[in-house]
This record gives sequence, C-alpha cells and structure tokens, in this order.
Amino acid sequence: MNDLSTKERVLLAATASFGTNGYDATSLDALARDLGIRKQTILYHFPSKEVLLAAVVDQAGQDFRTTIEDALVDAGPGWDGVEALVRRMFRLALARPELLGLLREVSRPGSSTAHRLTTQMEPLIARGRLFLKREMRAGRFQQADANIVMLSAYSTIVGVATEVEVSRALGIEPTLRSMVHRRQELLRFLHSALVA
Amino acid sequence: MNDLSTKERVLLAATASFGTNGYDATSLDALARDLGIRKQTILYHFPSKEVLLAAVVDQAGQDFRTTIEDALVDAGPGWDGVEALVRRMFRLALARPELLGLLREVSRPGSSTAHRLTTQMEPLIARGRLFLKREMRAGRFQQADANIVMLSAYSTIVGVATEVEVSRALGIEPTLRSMVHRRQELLRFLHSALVA
DNA sequence: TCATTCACTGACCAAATGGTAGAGAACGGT
DNA sequence: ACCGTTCTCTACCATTTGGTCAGTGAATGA
Repeated sequence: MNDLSTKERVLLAATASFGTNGYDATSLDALARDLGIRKQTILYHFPSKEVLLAAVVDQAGQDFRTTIEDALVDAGPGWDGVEALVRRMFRLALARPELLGLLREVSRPGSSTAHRLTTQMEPLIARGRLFLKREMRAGRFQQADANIVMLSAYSTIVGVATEVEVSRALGIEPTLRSMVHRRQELLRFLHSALVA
Repeated sequence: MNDLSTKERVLLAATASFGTNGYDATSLDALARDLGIRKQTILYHFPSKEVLLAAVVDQAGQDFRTTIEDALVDAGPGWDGVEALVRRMFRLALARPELLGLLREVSRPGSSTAHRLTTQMEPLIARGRLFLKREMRAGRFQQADANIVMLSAYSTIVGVATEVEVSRALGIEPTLRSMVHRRQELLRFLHSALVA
C-alpha cells in the first residue's frame, strides 16, 4: 500500500506535522509513533531535528516551484497567466494545506529557516515581478506596485489554507464552494488592480 | 519606570512571546528570566501555562474589542465606518503586531484556545456582519458576501502584522510607508467590493 | 501585638525532549 | 561462506519542561 521509502515517509509526515501543529509542537517521538517506527530511525536519516526541518523546507520549496512553473508553462501571457497561477495555487492549498501552513510557520520573524526558504523562492519571486512589470510596460496591465500585488495574493492564499478556524468563526465552513468563492474574490481583486 | 503589577507584566510579556515566538516555543523559565523574576512567581499568578494562555487570549480579545468599538463610535455609517475601522486596525497592527500574531497562533486548526477567542469575538463579528448587511439593504453598499469580505480584510491585516519575513523577501521593508501602501490597497479592494 | 493574608522564592520532581552508542538484521557482491 | 553497507532497533543520557511543596518576609487588620 505504501511504496515510499522510510526517509520519504518521514519527510511527508514531518511536513504535515510541522505545517499544522508547528515545529516546536512536534516531537520526534510522536512523529516516529505515527509512522510506526522508532525515533532513532528518524535520527538515522536526518541527524538532527533542525536538519529534518531544513529538508522539509527544501522539499516544500521544490513542490512550490514545480507547481508554479507548471502553471506558467500552461498559461499564455497577460491576464491568463495570472488566472492560471492563482487557480493552480488554490488547488495546492486545497490538496496540501500543510504546505501553506509550513510557509506560515517558517516565515515567523526571526526564524533561521526563513532565510532558507527565501533563498529558494527568490528566483520565482523575481520571475513573477519581472512578468508583472513587463506586462505593465507592454500596457496589458496598468501600473501598480508588483510587490504589493504579489504579497496580497500570497496573504490571501495562505490565509485560505491556514485560517480554517477563523473562517469557521465567520460562518464559512471549509467547503469546496467557499474556496471557489474566495478564489473568485482574489481574482476580482487582482483583475481590478491589474487590468481594470 | 514600570508601575505595572507583576501580574500585568507577566501577561504583557507572555502576549509578546506567545504572539511572536509561539506558545510551544515559549518556556516559563525564559519568560521569567526576561522579567527578572522566578518561574514560581508566574505559576503563583497563573496556576498553569494553559491558564496563562487563556488569560492572554482573554486580554487580547478585550484589546481587540475596545479597539474596534472605539473605531465604530467615531465613524458614521456607510463607507466612512469601514474606512475608520480599517485605519484603526492598521494602527493596532503597527503598534502591537504581537496581538495579531497571537491571533494567528491561537487560530491554529485544532487549537483548544481557538474556541475561547471565537466566543469572545462572536458579538463583534455578528455586529460587523449586521452592519454590512444593513448597508447593503439600504443600497449604500452593493450586494456581496459579508463573511468573505470580512475574512479578506482579516487575512490582509493579520498578514501585514505577521508576514514580515515574506514581505522582506518580496522587497518590502516593514516601513511606515509600506504599511500605508498596503492599507490603501485593502481600502481600494473593499471599496471596489462594497461601493463600486 | 499577634495572626493572617499576600507576593514571592529555593529546592525538588517526574516526564518528555533531542541526541549518542552500539548491537543486530537484511542484503548484494565476491 | 564471508564481508561491508544500509537500515533499524534497544538501551541510555543530559537537559529542559511544566509543576509541587514548603517555606520567607512584608503588609494588613483585629
């Protein structure tokens, strides 16, 4: 049923737990128990908890990169590209919310791993900024602060994946429908900021 | 210099640490050391760490309530009310980002304290929803999903206060200017969603 | 003046934490 | 049959964690 290697299984489980419960709230013993192995097996593959976190962050970074690159390959220039990317990111947020949770966890101010993720995402960020600025110069997008636009989109998508309790308090159950609704809302915002 | 009672000082320091470093990453010993007192003193005022967290959440909830109510008293109906509230919340995010961080920390899925905060905020949420719906019915705001609108605003403001590292990665230093910029962006979004 | 309450502390403690050392098992290559 | 490698385990360990207990000294009130 599970044809993953132990190392891969540890990585997956750690991503899930770090991303939802947090790094500090995750003990190696608990992680091992969930996997049906001993803590020392984890420490064999990842010599320390910090190294494990680094590996988790690296893997997550790669997942994000492939997701985003897939979207950008499919989509054409202009508004279509933005829409395709947002759709793909929402799909990721729905399928693997723990990845977005990890992002939130790691980007805590002062986190040493924040830099690690930043470095990984830098080329993608630069690419997005370049894309937006080029579209603006070409007149297909109106002038706006590319960084702020990207940050708004980021906040929204991470929020969708992680603020389940808040949503619930607001009477928004985490259904597929509400996700679609929030996606539409973000697209509307981006459209009004970029196109008209 | 510091005319606060020990109990109040503990509450403040705990709010700061829980809100920025997280609950699990905060040890009572470290908290006490920062305050120049002994851990047992903390446990004298708050019989357990969980009780301390509950007290922190209660205090934060009260702070939010007074902030929001102050804003609503000052402002008139219609768009002015929304703008006043957003401005007040951004000021709070700038002055006490740890409060927003605490919100994020506590609203983790499965958190037992999430419910506590939810209960406290419920009347305010209901009030906001009522306000929006009434304005819509009066024709001053166009029809929209009040919950989604509030959630978007929430995500943005919490993001402003907590996603410092991400902002920095995007080339947005956490200056006053960038805050103003993001506030304008949120107001623009809300305006387009509610007014035109 | 004496008893009581309040705020705080030092000495402990059991449990959990991340981590080390070393002993097998499983395995393919020679 | 033997060896080296890879992987997982049992047995420990030092430290840190939240928390208990028994105080101490200073106010406070009768």
